[in-house]
Amino acid sequence: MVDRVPWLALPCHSARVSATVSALLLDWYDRSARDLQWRARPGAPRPDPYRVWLSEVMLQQTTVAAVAPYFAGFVETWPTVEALAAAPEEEVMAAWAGLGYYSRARNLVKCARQVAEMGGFPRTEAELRKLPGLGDYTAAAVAAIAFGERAVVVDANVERVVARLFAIRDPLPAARKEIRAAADAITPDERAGDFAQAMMDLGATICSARDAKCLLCPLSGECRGRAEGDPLTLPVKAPKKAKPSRTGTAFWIEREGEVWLVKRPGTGMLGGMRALPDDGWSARGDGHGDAPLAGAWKAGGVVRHSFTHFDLELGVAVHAGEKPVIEGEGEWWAVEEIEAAGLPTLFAKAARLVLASRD
DNA sequence: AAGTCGTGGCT
DNA sequence: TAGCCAAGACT
Repeated sequence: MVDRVPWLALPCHSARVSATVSALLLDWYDRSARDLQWRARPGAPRPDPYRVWLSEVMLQQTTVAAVAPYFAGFVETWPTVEALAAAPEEEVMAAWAGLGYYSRARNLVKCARQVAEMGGFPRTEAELRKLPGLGDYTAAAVAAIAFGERAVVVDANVERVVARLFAIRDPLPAARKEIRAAADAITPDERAGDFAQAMMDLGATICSARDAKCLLCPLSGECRGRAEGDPLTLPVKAPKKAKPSRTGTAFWIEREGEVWLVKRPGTGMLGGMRALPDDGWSARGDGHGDAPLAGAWKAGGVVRHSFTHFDLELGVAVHAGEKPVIEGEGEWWAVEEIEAAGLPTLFAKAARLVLASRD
Protein backbone atom coordinates (compact mmCIF):
# COMPACT_ATOMS: atom_id res chain seq x y z
CA MET A 1 0.00 0.00 0.00
CA VAL A 2 3.03 2.20 -0.43
CA ASP A 3 1.34 3.99 -3.31
CA ARG A 4 -1.30 5.27 -0.89
CA VAL A 5 1.25 7.39 0.96
CA PRO A 6 1.83 10.45 -1.24
CA TRP A 7 5.23 11.45 0.09
CA LEU A 8 6.48 7.89 -0.37
CA ALA A 9 5.93 8.28 -4.09
CA LEU A 10 9.00 10.52 -4.15
CA PRO A 11 11.88 8.11 -3.45
CA CYS A 12 14.65 10.68 -2.97
CA HIS A 13 12.55 12.91 -0.77
CA SER A 14 11.25 10.04 1.35
CA ALA A 15 14.71 8.52 1.85
CA ARG A 16 16.05 11.83 3.07
CA VAL A 17 13.14 12.46 5.39
CA SER A 18 13.35 8.92 6.78
CA ALA A 19 17.07 9.13 7.49
CA THR A 20 16.61 12.52 9.11
CA VAL A 21 13.74 11.37 11.31
CA SER A 22 15.50 8.23 12.55
CA ALA A 23 18.75 10.09 13.21
CA LEU A 24 17.03 12.89 15.11
CA LEU A 25 15.00 10.46 17.13
CA LEU A 26 17.91 8.17 18.05
CA ASP A 27 19.96 11.16 19.06
CA TRP A 28 17.13 12.36 21.27
CA TYR A 29 16.80 8.86 22.74
CA ASP A 30 20.50 8.75 23.61
CA ARG A 31 19.97 11.91 25.64
CA SER A 32 16.47 11.41 27.00
CA ALA A 33 15.60 7.72 27.27
CA ARG A 34 13.50 6.87 30.29
CA ASP A 35 15.24 4.69 32.85
CA LEU A 36 12.99 1.63 33.00
CA GLN A 37 13.88 -1.52 34.91
CA TRP A 38 13.39 -3.85 31.93
CA ARG A 39 15.77 -1.94 29.71
CA ALA A 40 19.42 -2.94 29.31
CA ARG A 41 21.71 -2.00 32.18
CA PRO A 42 24.52 0.41 31.33
CA GLY A 43 27.28 -1.55 29.66
CA ALA A 44 25.04 -4.34 28.44
CA PRO A 45 24.52 -4.22 24.67
CA ARG A 46 21.08 -5.82 24.88
CA PRO A 47 18.55 -6.53 27.58
CA ASP A 48 17.54 -9.99 28.79
CA PRO A 49 14.94 -11.43 26.34
CA TYR A 50 12.94 -12.79 29.27
CA ARG A 51 12.63 -9.35 30.82
CA VAL A 52 11.81 -7.77 27.48
CA TRP A 53 9.08 -10.32 26.76
CA LEU A 54 7.62 -10.10 30.28
CA SER A 55 7.56 -6.31 30.23
CA GLU A 56 6.02 -6.14 26.76
CA VAL A 57 3.20 -8.49 27.72
CA MET A 58 2.53 -6.56 30.93
CA LEU A 59 2.61 -3.27 29.03
CA GLN A 60 -0.11 -4.30 26.57
CA GLN A 61 -2.84 -1.69 27.11
CA THR A 62 -1.29 -0.92 30.49
CA THR A 63 0.65 2.07 31.74
CA VAL A 64 4.30 1.99 32.82
CA ALA A 65 3.29 3.11 36.32
CA ALA A 66 0.84 0.23 36.72
CA VAL A 67 3.32 -2.33 35.40
CA ALA A 68 6.35 -1.33 37.48
CA PRO A 69 5.51 -3.06 40.79
CA TYR A 70 4.18 -6.17 39.04
CA PHE A 71 7.31 -6.49 36.91
CA ALA A 72 9.55 -6.15 39.96
CA GLY A 73 7.54 -8.78 41.83
CA PHE A 74 7.56 -11.23 38.93
CA VAL A 75 11.31 -11.11 38.28
CA GLU A 76 11.94 -11.36 42.01
CA THR A 77 9.79 -14.47 42.30
CA TRP A 78 10.63 -15.92 38.88
CA PRO A 79 14.03 -14.61 37.70
CA THR A 80 14.12 -16.69 34.51
CA VAL A 81 11.69 -18.03 31.95
CA GLU A 82 12.51 -21.53 33.22
CA ALA A 83 11.48 -20.54 36.73
CA LEU A 84 8.23 -19.07 35.44
CA ALA A 85 7.60 -22.18 33.34
CA ALA A 86 7.91 -24.31 36.48
CA ALA A 87 5.46 -22.21 38.50
CA PRO A 88 1.90 -23.45 39.13
CA GLU A 89 -0.48 -21.51 36.89
CA GLU A 90 -2.60 -20.66 39.92
CA GLU A 91 0.29 -18.78 41.55
CA VAL A 92 0.99 -16.80 38.42
CA MET A 93 -2.69 -15.85 38.08
CA ALA A 94 -2.75 -14.69 41.70
CA ALA A 95 0.42 -12.64 41.15
CA TRP A 96 -1.22 -11.01 38.12
CA ALA A 97 -4.37 -10.10 40.06
CA GLY A 98 -5.18 -6.39 39.72
CA LEU A 99 -3.27 -5.88 36.48
CA GLY A 100 -6.22 -6.79 34.26
CA TYR A 101 -6.68 -8.59 30.94
CA TYR A 102 -6.16 -11.95 32.60
CA SER A 103 -5.85 -13.93 29.38
CA ARG A 104 -2.40 -12.38 29.28
CA ALA A 105 -1.45 -14.29 32.42
CA ARG A 106 -2.82 -17.57 31.10
CA ASN A 107 -0.89 -17.10 27.84
CA LEU A 108 2.18 -16.01 29.79
CA VAL A 109 2.38 -19.39 31.50
CA LYS A 110 1.69 -21.25 28.26
CA CYS A 111 4.36 -19.25 26.48
CA ALA A 112 6.95 -19.67 29.23
CA ARG A 113 6.48 -23.43 29.13
CA GLN A 114 6.86 -23.55 25.37
CA VAL A 115 9.97 -21.39 25.49
CA ALA A 116 11.53 -23.47 28.28
CA GLU A 117 10.79 -26.58 26.25
CA MET A 118 12.44 -24.99 23.20
CA GLY A 119 15.54 -24.16 25.22
CA GLY A 120 15.09 -20.41 24.98
CA PHE A 121 13.26 -17.67 23.12
CA PRO A 122 13.21 -17.84 19.32
CA ARG A 123 15.22 -14.97 17.90
CA THR A 124 13.14 -13.89 14.91
CA GLU A 125 9.92 -11.92 14.63
CA ALA A 126 8.27 -14.68 12.59
CA GLU A 127 9.01 -17.37 15.17
CA LEU A 128 8.12 -15.14 18.11
CA ARG A 129 4.79 -14.37 16.45
CA LYS A 130 3.78 -18.04 16.82
CA LEU A 131 4.00 -17.96 20.61
CA PRO A 132 0.80 -17.52 22.66
CA GLY A 133 0.18 -13.93 23.68
CA LEU A 134 2.53 -12.43 21.11
CA GLY A 135 0.67 -10.56 18.39
CA ASP A 136 2.10 -8.35 15.66
CA TYR A 137 3.22 -5.66 18.07
CA THR A 138 4.86 -7.78 20.76
CA ALA A 139 6.63 -10.13 18.34
CA ALA A 140 8.15 -7.14 16.55
CA ALA A 141 9.08 -5.40 19.78
CA VAL A 142 10.86 -8.41 21.28
CA ALA A 143 12.65 -9.18 18.00
CA ALA A 144 13.90 -5.61 17.71
CA ILE A 145 14.66 -4.83 21.35
CA ALA A 146 16.02 -8.16 22.56
CA PHE A 147 17.59 -9.51 19.37
CA GLY A 148 18.39 -6.46 17.24
CA GLU A 149 16.24 -7.52 14.29
CA ARG A 150 14.95 -4.80 12.03
CA ALA A 151 11.27 -5.17 12.81
CA VAL A 152 8.53 -2.58 12.34
CA VAL A 153 7.05 -1.95 15.77
CA VAL A 154 3.61 -0.34 15.73
CA ASP A 155 1.70 0.38 18.91
CA ALA A 156 -0.69 3.18 19.82
CA ASN A 157 2.24 5.56 20.45
CA VAL A 158 3.74 4.87 17.03
CA GLU A 159 0.33 5.27 15.41
CA ARG A 160 -0.10 8.65 17.05
CA VAL A 161 3.41 9.93 16.34
CA VAL A 162 3.33 8.74 12.72
CA ALA A 163 -0.17 10.08 12.09
CA ARG A 164 0.95 13.51 13.30
CA LEU A 165 4.38 13.40 11.67
CA PHE A 166 2.89 12.74 8.22
CA ALA A 167 -0.51 14.35 8.82
CA ILE A 168 -2.36 11.14 8.05
CA ARG A 169 -6.01 12.13 8.32
CA ASP A 170 -7.82 8.92 7.48
CA PRO A 171 -9.52 7.65 10.63
CA LEU A 172 -8.38 4.59 12.56
CA PRO A 173 -8.63 1.68 12.18
CA ALA A 174 -8.78 2.10 8.39
CA ALA A 175 -5.55 4.12 8.39
CA ARG A 176 -3.53 1.27 9.94
CA LYS A 177 -2.01 0.08 6.65
CA GLU A 178 -0.95 3.55 5.70
CA ILE A 179 0.50 4.21 9.15
CA ARG A 180 2.38 0.95 9.12
CA ALA A 181 3.89 1.72 5.73
CA ALA A 182 5.04 5.08 7.02
CA ALA A 183 6.48 3.51 10.19
CA ASP A 184 8.31 0.98 8.02
CA ALA A 185 9.78 3.78 5.94
CA ILE A 186 11.30 5.58 8.93
CA THR A 187 12.55 2.46 10.76
CA PRO A 188 16.34 2.30 10.46
CA ASP A 189 18.26 -0.89 9.60
CA GLU A 190 20.42 -0.48 12.69
CA ARG A 191 19.13 0.10 16.23
CA ALA A 192 15.54 -0.76 15.32
CA GLY A 193 14.93 -1.66 18.98
CA ASP A 194 16.14 1.69 20.25
CA PHE A 195 14.15 3.38 17.52
CA ALA A 196 10.98 1.62 18.63
CA GLN A 197 11.55 2.50 22.26
CA ALA A 198 12.34 6.07 21.26
CA MET A 199 9.03 6.33 19.41
CA MET A 200 7.23 5.04 22.48
CA ASP A 201 9.09 7.37 24.83
CA LEU A 202 8.29 10.25 22.51
CA GLY A 203 4.64 9.25 22.41
CA ALA A 204 4.49 8.91 26.19
CA THR A 205 6.29 12.10 27.17
CA ILE A 206 6.20 14.61 24.29
CA CYS A 207 3.65 13.63 21.66
CA SER A 208 0.94 12.30 23.95
CA ALA A 209 -2.75 11.85 23.30
CA ARG A 210 -3.98 15.04 24.96
CA ASP A 211 -0.86 17.12 24.60
CA ALA A 212 1.83 17.87 22.07
CA LYS A 213 4.91 19.53 23.50
CA CYS A 214 6.16 20.51 20.07
CA LEU A 215 8.72 22.94 21.47
CA LEU A 216 10.50 20.00 23.11
CA CYS A 217 10.08 17.59 20.22
CA PRO A 218 13.16 16.48 18.27
CA LEU A 219 10.97 15.90 15.21
CA SER A 220 9.10 19.21 15.23
CA GLY A 221 11.01 20.50 12.21
CA GLU A 222 9.96 17.47 10.19
CA CYS A 223 6.39 17.28 11.44
CA ARG A 224 3.68 17.85 8.89
CA GLY A 225 0.95 17.76 11.49
CA ARG A 226 2.59 20.64 13.28
CA ALA A 227 3.18 22.50 10.04
CA GLU A 228 -0.50 22.16 9.24
CA GLY A 229 -1.38 23.49 12.67
CA ASP A 230 -3.51 20.74 14.19
CA PRO A 231 -1.35 17.86 15.51
CA LEU A 232 -3.68 17.31 18.48
CA THR A 233 -6.55 16.34 16.20
CA LEU A 234 -4.52 13.34 14.95
CA PRO A 235 -4.95 10.47 14.70
CA VAL A 236 -8.64 10.65 13.86
CA LYS A 237 -10.60 7.84 15.49
CA ALA A 238 -13.96 6.27 14.85
CA PRO A 239 -16.55 7.16 17.51
CA LYS A 240 -16.99 4.66 20.32
CA LYS A 241 -20.09 2.75 21.28
CA ALA A 242 -21.89 3.62 24.48
CA LYS A 243 -21.25 1.37 27.46
CA PRO A 244 -24.22 -0.52 28.87
CA SER A 245 -24.84 -0.49 32.63
CA ARG A 246 -25.41 -3.79 34.44
CA THR A 247 -26.31 -4.83 37.93
CA GLY A 248 -25.38 -7.98 39.76
CA THR A 249 -24.70 -9.50 43.14
CA ALA A 250 -21.68 -11.09 44.78
CA PHE A 251 -22.06 -13.31 47.84
CA TRP A 252 -19.92 -13.24 50.96
CA ILE A 253 -20.26 -16.54 52.76
CA GLU A 254 -18.22 -16.96 55.91
CA ARG A 255 -17.64 -19.78 58.39
CA GLU A 256 -15.16 -19.82 61.26
CA GLY A 257 -12.96 -17.06 59.93
CA GLU A 258 -12.96 -18.34 56.36
CA VAL A 259 -14.76 -17.09 53.27
CA TRP A 260 -15.97 -19.20 50.35
CA LEU A 261 -14.14 -18.49 47.10
CA VAL A 262 -14.75 -19.98 43.68
CA LYS A 263 -12.57 -20.20 40.60
CA ARG A 264 -14.00 -18.62 37.49
CA PRO A 265 -14.02 -20.57 34.22
CA GLY A 266 -10.79 -20.46 32.25
CA THR A 267 -12.18 -18.33 29.43
CA GLY A 268 -14.24 -15.17 29.42
CA MET A 269 -14.43 -12.37 31.95
CA LEU A 270 -11.83 -12.62 34.72
CA GLY A 271 -11.16 -16.12 33.43
CA GLY A 272 -9.20 -18.44 35.68
CA MET A 273 -9.27 -16.04 38.61
CA ARG A 274 -10.41 -16.63 42.17
CA ALA A 275 -13.63 -14.79 42.89
CA LEU A 276 -16.60 -14.42 45.18
CA PRO A 277 -19.60 -16.42 44.01
CA ASP A 278 -22.01 -14.26 42.04
CA ASP A 279 -25.42 -14.33 40.38
CA GLY A 280 -24.33 -14.59 36.76
CA TRP A 281 -24.07 -10.93 35.75
CA SER A 282 -22.15 -10.27 32.55
CA ALA A 283 -21.58 -7.67 29.88
CA ARG A 284 -24.72 -8.93 28.20
CA GLY A 285 -27.13 -8.83 31.10
CA ASP A 286 -27.90 -8.36 34.78
CA GLY A 287 -27.49 -11.05 37.38
CA HIS A 288 -30.55 -13.10 38.36
CA GLY A 289 -30.26 -12.11 42.03
CA ASP A 290 -30.80 -15.59 43.44
CA ALA A 291 -28.58 -16.55 46.35
CA PRO A 292 -26.46 -19.70 46.03
CA LEU A 293 -27.74 -21.12 49.30
CA ALA A 294 -30.69 -20.79 51.62
CA GLY A 295 -30.70 -18.75 54.79
CA ALA A 296 -30.76 -15.15 55.81
CA TRP A 297 -28.81 -12.53 53.86
CA LYS A 298 -28.07 -8.95 54.66
CA ALA A 299 -26.95 -6.15 52.38
CA GLY A 300 -23.23 -5.50 52.54
CA GLY A 301 -23.18 -2.44 50.34
CA VAL A 302 -22.60 -1.67 46.68
CA VAL A 303 -19.47 -1.61 44.55
CA ARG A 304 -19.35 0.37 41.31
CA HIS A 305 -16.86 -0.85 38.78
CA SER A 306 -16.25 0.19 35.20
CA PHE A 307 -14.99 -2.41 32.75
CA THR A 308 -13.87 -1.63 29.22
CA HIS A 309 -17.22 -2.44 27.68
CA PHE A 310 -19.77 -2.06 30.48
CA ASP A 311 -20.38 -0.51 33.88
CA LEU A 312 -21.32 -2.72 36.78
CA GLU A 313 -23.19 -1.95 39.99
CA LEU A 314 -22.43 -4.92 42.19
CA GLY A 315 -24.44 -5.46 45.34
CA VAL A 316 -22.67 -7.46 48.01
CA ALA A 317 -24.87 -9.87 49.96
CA VAL A 318 -23.54 -11.24 53.22
CA HIS A 319 -24.75 -14.59 54.48
CA ALA A 320 -26.22 -14.11 57.93
CA GLY A 321 -27.21 -17.67 58.77
CA GLU A 322 -25.44 -20.32 60.83
CA LYS A 323 -23.01 -22.92 59.43
CA PRO A 324 -23.50 -22.46 55.70
CA VAL A 325 -23.47 -25.65 53.67
CA ILE A 326 -22.07 -25.18 50.19
CA GLU A 327 -22.40 -27.41 47.19
CA GLY A 328 -20.10 -27.15 44.21
CA GLU A 329 -16.48 -26.32 43.53
CA GLY A 330 -14.67 -23.82 45.66
CA GLU A 331 -12.45 -23.37 48.67
CA TRP A 332 -12.57 -21.86 52.14
CA TRP A 333 -10.05 -19.05 52.37
CA ALA A 334 -8.82 -17.43 55.60
CA VAL A 335 -10.39 -13.97 55.77
CA GLU A 336 -7.24 -12.56 57.36
CA GLU A 337 -5.28 -13.59 54.28
CA ILE A 338 -7.78 -12.37 51.71
CA GLU A 339 -5.16 -10.08 50.16
CA ALA A 340 -3.16 -13.15 49.13
CA ALA A 341 -6.10 -14.78 47.35
CA GLY A 342 -5.40 -12.93 44.13
CA LEU A 343 -8.88 -11.51 43.67
CA PRO A 344 -9.39 -9.29 40.64
CA THR A 345 -10.04 -5.69 41.59
CA LEU A 346 -13.84 -5.89 41.40
CA PHE A 347 -13.98 -8.62 44.06
CA ALA A 348 -11.13 -7.12 46.05
CA LYS A 349 -13.31 -4.00 46.33
CA ALA A 350 -16.25 -6.10 47.48
CA ALA A 351 -14.11 -7.84 50.10
CA ARG A 352 -12.75 -4.52 51.32
CA LEU A 353 -16.29 -3.20 51.63
CA VAL A 354 -17.42 -6.12 53.79
CA LEU A 355 -14.36 -5.99 56.01
CA ALA A 356 -14.46 -2.22 56.40
CA SER A 357 -18.00 -2.38 57.77
CA ARG A 358 -16.72 -4.36 60.76
CA ASP A 359 -14.30 -1.80 62.14
C1' DA B 1 -13.82 -8.09 11.44
C1' DA B 2 -16.03 -6.22 15.01
C1' DG B 3 -16.53 -7.64 19.82
C1' DT B 4 -14.41 -9.20 24.01
C1' DC B 5 -11.36 -8.53 27.59
C1' DG B 6 -9.34 -4.78 33.29
C1' DT B 7 -7.73 -1.25 35.54
C1' DG B 8 -6.15 3.23 37.23
C1' DG B 9 -4.96 7.84 36.13
C1' DC B 10 -5.92 12.06 33.99
C1' DT B 11 -8.74 16.02 32.57
C1' DT C 1 -17.88 14.10 36.69
C1' DA C 2 -17.80 11.17 32.84
C1' DG C 3 -15.12 10.08 29.27
C1' DC C 4 -10.80 9.04 27.40
C1' DC C 5 -6.73 6.64 27.28
C1' DA C 6 -2.63 3.08 27.82
C1' DA C 7 3.99 -0.73 24.84
C1' DG C 8 -2.95 -5.30 22.07
C1' DA C 9 -4.29 -10.29 21.53
C1' DC C 10 -7.64 -13.29 20.31
C1' DT C 11 -11.82 -14.96 18.15
